[in-house]
Amino acid sequence: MKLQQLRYIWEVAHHDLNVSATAQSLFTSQPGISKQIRLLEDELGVEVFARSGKHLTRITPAGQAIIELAGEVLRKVETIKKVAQEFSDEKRGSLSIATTHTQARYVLPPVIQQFIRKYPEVSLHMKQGTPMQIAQMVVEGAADFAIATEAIALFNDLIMLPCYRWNRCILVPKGHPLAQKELTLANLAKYPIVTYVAGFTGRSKLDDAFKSQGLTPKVVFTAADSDVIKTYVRLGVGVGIVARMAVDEDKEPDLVALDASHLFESSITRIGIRRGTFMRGYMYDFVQKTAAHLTPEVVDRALACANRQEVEALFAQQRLPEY
Amino acid sequence: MKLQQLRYIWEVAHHDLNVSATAQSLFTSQPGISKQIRLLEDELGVEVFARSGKHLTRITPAGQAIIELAGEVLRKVETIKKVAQEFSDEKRGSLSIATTHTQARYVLPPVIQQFIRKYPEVSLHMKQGTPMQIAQMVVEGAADFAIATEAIALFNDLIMLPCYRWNRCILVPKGHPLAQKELTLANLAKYPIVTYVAGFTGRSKLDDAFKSQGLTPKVVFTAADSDVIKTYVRLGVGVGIVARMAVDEDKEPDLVALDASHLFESSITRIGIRRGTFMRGYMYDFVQKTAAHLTPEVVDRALACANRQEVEALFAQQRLPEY
DNA sequence: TCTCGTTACGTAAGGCGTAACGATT
DNA sequence: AATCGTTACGCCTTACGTAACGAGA
Repeated sequence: MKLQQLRYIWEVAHHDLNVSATAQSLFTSQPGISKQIRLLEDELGVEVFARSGKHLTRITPAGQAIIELAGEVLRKVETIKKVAQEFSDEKRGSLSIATTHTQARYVLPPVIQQFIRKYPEVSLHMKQGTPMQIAQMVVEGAADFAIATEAIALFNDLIMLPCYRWNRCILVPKGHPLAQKELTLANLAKYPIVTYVAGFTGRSKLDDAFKSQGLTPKVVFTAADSDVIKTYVRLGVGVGIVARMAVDEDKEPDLVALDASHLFESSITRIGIRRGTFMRGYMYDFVQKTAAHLTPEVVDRALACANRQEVEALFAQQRLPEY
Repeated sequence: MKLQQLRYIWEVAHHDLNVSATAQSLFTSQPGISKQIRLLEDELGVEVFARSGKHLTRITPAGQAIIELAGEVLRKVETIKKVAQEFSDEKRGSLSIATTHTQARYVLPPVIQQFIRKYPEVSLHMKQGTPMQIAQMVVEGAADFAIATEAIALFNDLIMLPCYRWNRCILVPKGHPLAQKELTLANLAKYPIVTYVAGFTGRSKLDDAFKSQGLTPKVVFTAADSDVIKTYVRLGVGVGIVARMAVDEDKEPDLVALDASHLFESSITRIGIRRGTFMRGYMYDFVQKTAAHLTPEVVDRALACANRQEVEALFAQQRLPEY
């Protein structure tokens, strides 16, 4: 059994069982992969993939289990490399952060600026996606950190560290009648709403708030990022509801931001780390720069937790910074 | 990075850093191992072993971490093989049981007899050692099961499943004065004692019992196995204290066994399984044959436990068979 | 002097790429 | 007809064994 063989079956399984495509993405030849898979199957005495004629159609039950284990092996091998690098040169390496637009655009810039100044030799990768996608990336080892507000509780292998609380604000064009009235959910529900799509940036809390008062807001437009929402607010499509940290009134003189922290429950943004990840020195540093209370000791303790409840308990007393 | 390279560093670390000896035990050449280790170190950019001149003197801190991870990788690779075999042929495979003399000689024979009848294609290996050694074997993946009474709580990665309770009996030559008197610890302490060495077969409970009454028995001879103890009792060296299941009065007409369950707290014999072990069908079967209450479901639940406390809780209500 | 790891070198295995083939959709 | 996996073949890397070397104990 060779590590590459494990890599190949894992990659093929994650490329829709298309060996050609897998070969391309790995910069190697298709027959090479085919052959190695065959050899592995021979050695193990089990088919990993079911074939109909010359197409891989699905993963066998045995293959399912084997591919999962292969993934674990490969991740451990990556850990070995990371450990070695940590000992050989603690200032070099790479860090891959998967996050959503709101974090990437409004929260992380100062953190990242500090980080690259302190660790110029660490190559930093930023991957964007839906909260669901970025969580998946971290689970699969394609990214080190997931930073997001939603889709948190779905993966058992993700340890979620709370970073900060944030509230929402209402965004209207200057002179909009809402700016004069008392700001209530009932008033708000009278206007068409522009906000985040479901599954993004605390959208669920927003829905909950209206629902608890028996209101059904007219959501006329949704987007995955705050900038797009602002644009449509400017066009008069509706009233925007966005994260407060996404608004800098100085830079948007044509818009008025109304604090809505009394209308909606605050949300918590978290950093998700895969259980069992080897944390390099600069990784601890990045986490702490993002949320000062997440010291290396705290992170270690959280990563040692067996389940979500333990992690929650760890942070139950924690006061988080609030935006 | 190659799997063999990981295997080599792991094996060398477990052969007192002697590359030549390692090569012999792996049936390969010494320069081959040397070179592969060098290549791995080059690739990782860290020395795994510290050298003084041409001798490997110790493991570097980096090496320590890397070797540990390598062990995990190798065990997972073994699991892949096991999984594959389970799917290809659930009646073939191998099972390695590490246990102490008392279990091997008096308790396991009927279990093993049944087992080999049902699974003639499974090659069965029996390894003997001290409780400490057998636990170590299982932790390192050199054996699948550890079966013993002592040295249980030392390894966090061992899941210990209680099998049965057992009591002790006093063994004296026919006509010995103890057989007439009332059997108390105080009376017992008047005679020289022959029993198990420390760390074996519930010896600790025995010491505790005397100590709690302020008695200090004269232990004149200790052995690791019951047969040796019997021999010395016959020679008149002293009074034997052995596990009751190690005595069959029909077969030892010259000895008298006095029940001592009222003198010493009963001990529990357990099966130890490494956390994360892939359990093959016949492995579940072996466990259940050893202790009927340890069904596959129970074993699975225990293996999923995060720590010793959870396992204990799982069996807190369990009534165990008693010998 | 003996043990043990490193270096040097030759051989043989095996991974990988190109090209041709055959089957499926 | 196009896509995709398999087979065939040749090159070239590389793992491994033997032999010689050199450094510690």
